[in-house]
Amino acid sequence: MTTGGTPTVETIAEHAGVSIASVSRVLNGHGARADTVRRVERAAAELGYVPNAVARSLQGGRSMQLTFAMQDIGNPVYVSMVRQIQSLAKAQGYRLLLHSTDAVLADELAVLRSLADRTSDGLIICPIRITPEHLEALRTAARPVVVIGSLPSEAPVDSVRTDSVAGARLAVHHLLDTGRRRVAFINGPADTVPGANRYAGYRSALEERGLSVDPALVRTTEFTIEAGAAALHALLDEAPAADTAADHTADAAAEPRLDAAAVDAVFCANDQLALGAAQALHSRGLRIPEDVAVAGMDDSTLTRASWPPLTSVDLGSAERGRIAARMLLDRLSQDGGDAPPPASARTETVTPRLIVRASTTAAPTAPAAERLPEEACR
Amino acid sequence: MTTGGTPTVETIAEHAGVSIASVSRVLNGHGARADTVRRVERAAAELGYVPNAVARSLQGGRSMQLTFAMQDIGNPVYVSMVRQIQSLAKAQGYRLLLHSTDAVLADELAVLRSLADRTSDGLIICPIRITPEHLEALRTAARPVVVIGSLPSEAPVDSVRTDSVAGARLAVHHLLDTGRRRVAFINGPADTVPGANRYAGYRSALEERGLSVDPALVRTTEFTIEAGAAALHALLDEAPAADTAADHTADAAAEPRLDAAAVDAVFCANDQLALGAAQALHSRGLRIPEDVAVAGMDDSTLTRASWPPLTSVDLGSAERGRIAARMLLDRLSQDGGDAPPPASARTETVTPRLIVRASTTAAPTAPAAERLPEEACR
DNA sequence: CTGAAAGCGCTAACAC
DNA sequence: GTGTTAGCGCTTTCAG
Repeated sequence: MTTGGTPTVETIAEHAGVSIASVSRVLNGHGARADTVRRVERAAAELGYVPNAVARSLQGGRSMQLTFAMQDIGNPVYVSMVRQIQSLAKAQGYRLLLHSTDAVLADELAVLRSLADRTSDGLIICPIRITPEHLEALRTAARPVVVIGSLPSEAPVDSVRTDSVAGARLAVHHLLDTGRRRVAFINGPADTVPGANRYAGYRSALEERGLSVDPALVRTTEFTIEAGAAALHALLDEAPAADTAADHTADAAAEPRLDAAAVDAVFCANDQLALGAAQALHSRGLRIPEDVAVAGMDDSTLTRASWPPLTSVDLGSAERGRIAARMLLDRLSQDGGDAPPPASARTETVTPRLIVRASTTAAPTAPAAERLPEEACR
Repeated sequence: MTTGGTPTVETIAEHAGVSIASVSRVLNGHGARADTVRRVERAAAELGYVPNAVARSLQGGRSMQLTFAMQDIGNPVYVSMVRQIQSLAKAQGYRLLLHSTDAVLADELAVLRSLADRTSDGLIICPIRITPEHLEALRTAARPVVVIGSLPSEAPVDSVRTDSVAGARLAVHHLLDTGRRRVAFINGPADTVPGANRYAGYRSALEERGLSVDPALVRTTEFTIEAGAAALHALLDEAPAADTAADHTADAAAEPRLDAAAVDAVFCANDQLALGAAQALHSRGLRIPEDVAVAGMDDSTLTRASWPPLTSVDLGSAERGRIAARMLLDRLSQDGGDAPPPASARTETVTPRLIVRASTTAAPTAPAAERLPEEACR
């Protein structure tokens, strides 16, 4: 009585006058007599048959879905990761499930645990903090997981990281190299892995030059444009040699080194903060880079959105996304993802690169055409 | 013989000494004796049982997944939609499947057709063009679909649209109101719905003021920052009264109206183009808005990334995302999504709003704190 | 090469 | 209340 409703293998079988087994074989290209193939294909086409992917998953044990979990898709860094992951996943027939955790710890853990519900064949996750619970959840994950970010070395989990300490050093050295001496630092939350590392890099770069961190020049805030602007204003308002806000009008350009007495460069822990800082400088009539140089991190699209174009440290977001996807896909094709990774966890590291643009040097090193690969074809 | 492997209802049943039916009931809160409940819950907890969502879907006929399909997640407009959709979906227990179609027609159709594979309970799609095949696919979609974008009125599909013709008019009128007379237009692909509408708005605004479109002032290109910059350069290089590129150096600021003879305002079909145009103006030493005013569309994050902050038409991306999600969720809770929408297709329209910032007026109308709702808490 | 039949793990009738 | 049983739609032995 297979009438009405959406067609199933059974419907097709009836129409083609064969068994459901034959239908399945033909549909999966498992060889059958030419005649059988033809009849099944005809019936399937006529009825507009589409295999039920859920039933297939139940039987096959794989959902052909991958999950990507990150804090907030609003961050351009995650956007470039998503693009890469989605693209590789799609090429192998996987769908992509997106999960914003809003940096809620419980949410991250829930994602990890929910791997057991068979909804997803594997997970790529960008945890913002790594707690013991995270490690435990990673260890006992029901399916392969790749972490984008730094993990304690004992953790038996595949991961892709970048050396953001070195990245931060790169930027600060560059600022010092171009003659800056009062390099301020606007950081994101200090108790996150990225926050801690970027601070470490800032500090170590200064120390390598015989300088020390001046706490008055360091601000900790959220990773947003608005927070960056606010932090910069606070910095200049409160920094030792700074004038009061009222003095900062357009004619400040006439006496550029006045404000610069307090700060002559700002290194920001990501591009959003840097953009905010640039806004604040502009609104105070300070020139970039003449009065204050600005550098960010992530080398996101935003670097090319700002004026002058923003010097930034490329932490390889797109590349990390691509590598993570590749690692996960590898894992899945190897053992079918049935066994969680053995003691053979792999770790790949992406080397940060400084991309110098006009926000730190009047005559930028690489004027243009330096960013061709994936980002260009937006 | 339910040993090893991941626990199933059967494993739990054995451990608790009850039947699988009781396990299912307890797990779904369908009432059982207190004692039974306790034993089942204990067994489940001890064994770390997680229900197999795939089996559940097969049995229940719903996957608890929603799909969002758009061109490219790299566009900030889609990012704000995704955030809203994901957030509403999550609140109702749905997961979110992301699908980038890269504006490939075949891909869009494939997504529509694949609704029949039961992977997803419903779809929100942003088609860039509407072909007869689209309409046919929409009509025969196996599950509820909500379209974000304009559809022929006969189409029996729920949709959320915005009046981008009116939006474009808003921007152009604003530019004319502030005294501009040579308003250039940088558009995206003209054969897309957004491209066509924005041009229509530009044209009609000019005509409402007794002006007509000067083809030399209109450029058609891709929706990217780079394309926007290139288009602006071409515009100034080739426009009637423009000087040669060599003349555009920093000292041009001394004779501002020189270039302005060719163009004194640029209206761009989206923020990315506008940002590119702003870059190009800066690099030519032209001042914004004194020499050339710039306005964009979408009111994306980019408006606050640029300097000066970009005047833009808010087309309610986040709001459209939210409404679309709500419509879809409504549809699903009504008829369980089994029946494709009846003749009762709903259409909601979001009214565009002009957000004036410093890129068009020296003293912006709404200095700050105008964008509190969803975008602020980035 | 093809068909019959056994599940994948779960929920929902249906009896007891 | 609880257990038994029948599927959801598909793939895959296992015979023939």
